[in-house]
Amino acid sequence: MKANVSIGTVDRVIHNRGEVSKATYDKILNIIEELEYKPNLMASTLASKRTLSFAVLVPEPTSTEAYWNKPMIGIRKAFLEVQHYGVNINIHLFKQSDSQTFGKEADLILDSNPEGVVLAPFFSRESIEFIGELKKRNIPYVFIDSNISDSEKLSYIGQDSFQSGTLAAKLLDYSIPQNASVLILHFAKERDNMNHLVQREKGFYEYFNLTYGISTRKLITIEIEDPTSLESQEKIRDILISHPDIKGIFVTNSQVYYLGRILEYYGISGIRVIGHDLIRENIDFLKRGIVDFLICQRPEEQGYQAIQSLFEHLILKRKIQSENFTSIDIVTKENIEYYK
Amino acid sequence: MKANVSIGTVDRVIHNRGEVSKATYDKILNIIEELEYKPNLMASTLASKRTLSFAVLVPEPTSTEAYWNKPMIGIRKAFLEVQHYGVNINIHLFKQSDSQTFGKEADLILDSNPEGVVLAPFFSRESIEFIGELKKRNIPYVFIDSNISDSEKLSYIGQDSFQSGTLAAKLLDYSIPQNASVLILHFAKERDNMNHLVQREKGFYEYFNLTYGISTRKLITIEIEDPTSLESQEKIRDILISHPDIKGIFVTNSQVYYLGRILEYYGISGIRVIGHDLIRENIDFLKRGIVDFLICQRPEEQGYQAIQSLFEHLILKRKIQSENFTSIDIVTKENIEYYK
DNA sequence: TCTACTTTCGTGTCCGTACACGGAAGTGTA
DNA sequence: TACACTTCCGTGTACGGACACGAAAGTAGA
Repeated sequence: MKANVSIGTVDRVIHNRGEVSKATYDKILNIIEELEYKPNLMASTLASKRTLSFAVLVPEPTSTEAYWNKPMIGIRKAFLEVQHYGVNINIHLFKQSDSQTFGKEADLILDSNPEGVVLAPFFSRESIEFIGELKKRNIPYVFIDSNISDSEKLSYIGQDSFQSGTLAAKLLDYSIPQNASVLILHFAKERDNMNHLVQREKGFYEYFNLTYGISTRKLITIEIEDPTSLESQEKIRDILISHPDIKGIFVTNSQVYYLGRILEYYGISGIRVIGHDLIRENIDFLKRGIVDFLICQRPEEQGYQAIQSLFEHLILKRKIQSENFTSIDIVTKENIEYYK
Repeated sequence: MKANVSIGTVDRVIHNRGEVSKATYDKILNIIEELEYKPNLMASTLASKRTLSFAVLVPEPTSTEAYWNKPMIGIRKAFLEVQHYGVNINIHLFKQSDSQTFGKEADLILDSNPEGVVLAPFFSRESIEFIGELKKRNIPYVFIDSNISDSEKLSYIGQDSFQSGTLAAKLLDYSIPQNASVLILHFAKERDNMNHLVQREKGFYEYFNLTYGISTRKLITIEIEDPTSLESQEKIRDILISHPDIKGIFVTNSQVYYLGRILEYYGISGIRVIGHDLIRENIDFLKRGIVDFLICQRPEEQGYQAIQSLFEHLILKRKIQSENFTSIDIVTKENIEYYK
């Protein structure tokens, strides 16, 4: 019964991890490995009735069709898989328009003292403060959607915005004649969390610089504060009319549907349009051929992976990749059915 | 202790499922539901030491970089997740060039009498015979990669080839001038399992028919038996030289790298090239800009989902979707890093 | 060396279900 | 009615590890 004794010992030592020196702990782990002893996950979770709780801090979806519903779907799926292991998930939502709500929810999370946190670090200052406290308490956290690079995160799960910009540029470049111009459109309402958009734009320009050297193709950039105003709509129309050489439009954020409405309303056609994100309004214009391409991340997968990362780290004790870029999908009318 | 008694009863009845009428079984399930009794998955798998075995029947990878290594990666990943539940997986490989090896391995699988099967129904006749026997024995089976539509499969996991053809057509159509022609290239070595390729081609033509009506754009189709022969290579070169209006080439199977070699060797450029599948040779030409687009399925994900489907069906008793199309990805130099 | 206190270590119970087992009840036959 | 045989059903043990508990050993101070 030697094995039994060893296991018993190991069990307790690991359990009292904090009271044992690093060296001793490592030695014991070696012994375990030599004995090829692998604890039975089922028995282990059955016996220990400890429950873990994960907290999620993401923006409140602004409607039932809004972007932030999607990560939630993935989070839910992950939850269904890990709940058997005694994992609970608490969702905390903040308003994108109000950084105070972020701070308030962050405090609530700290009060509940979870074993792991998933957050979208939307507001830089508040996020840094929050993860500082998490670090102090040794609570692992995973970034989703956007990143704070020099932090001790467990993992970042999201997109490489720069590359997504480069990709958009290539598609547009391929899709229009050699001598045509390109319009870059910022619908700059979501002022916060702009890092994404800046990176995308950089990537977009970079493509043309690398491909043609500077300024063979004419790129026109405009910024629209409020895409719903008549003024803005007419501004866009006027530019397109006065620049008939514009054959491609790149909308830097997810609101390409505003452009779709304008193009449709004024009956402007023959322009390739590329936008971002599979939200319902965009899908509509994509299917009707007014928008040609949507560059997408995989928000469900991001949500799923975020929870999985915490789970694998805390329960399975696996190594987690600290940067986890999800794929940059090109969605068209032809393949949209297979992107949920 | 009423609950205990009920549970004990239910336990045995479900266990002896075969000996109970459908009506009784359903009634009992209702009772369970009313009592909101959910068996504890952990305790259940711990107590029952029964092990399930799944068999996998797929083509042998022809090299370490070949396509069929990829589903294996997904299968392995799924295995790591489900092995705790007592699931074993046996891999059986057949030669794509020899339908007898398929039959032989199928027989071996039947001998081992597994609880579930994943197969690529590469050879129609042999596959139908095999699944006939599986059906007789009530062993659920999942198709991967290609489908046999009027069979009682648990699920099909793979691509919609027709749509992938349509998508390729769109990309090529967008990428070349209005008056340019398109070359469709069949490297017709893999004679079996051609259904995929036929569907792709159909989809490809369909796009142009729908978009332009018949024959506005000139489409030229040729078939190359042996892409490695000098003769074939010169044939392709001659066509491209004698048809300078060809500005786009569509290769229907995964062997676009043969075309890449020819284009490179003869120094032909200025043509958009689109092919299929993320195999190493193709990736090479994609990165160097000789191939512009690769249309891909997600072979790892297919392997993963195939095992997961069996697992969810047999252990979690979940409903499984009988058709499960994986996404049709467009991969370019710009986003390839994020497709593994 | 003795007492009081701390740390180490082995034992026993429990987690929630599966399944074997054996007694009880039911079925059929002489 | 008695006997043999099948089906039904409740009970007990096992699965493998977690953790509480208490005994044993170790440590320190008087």
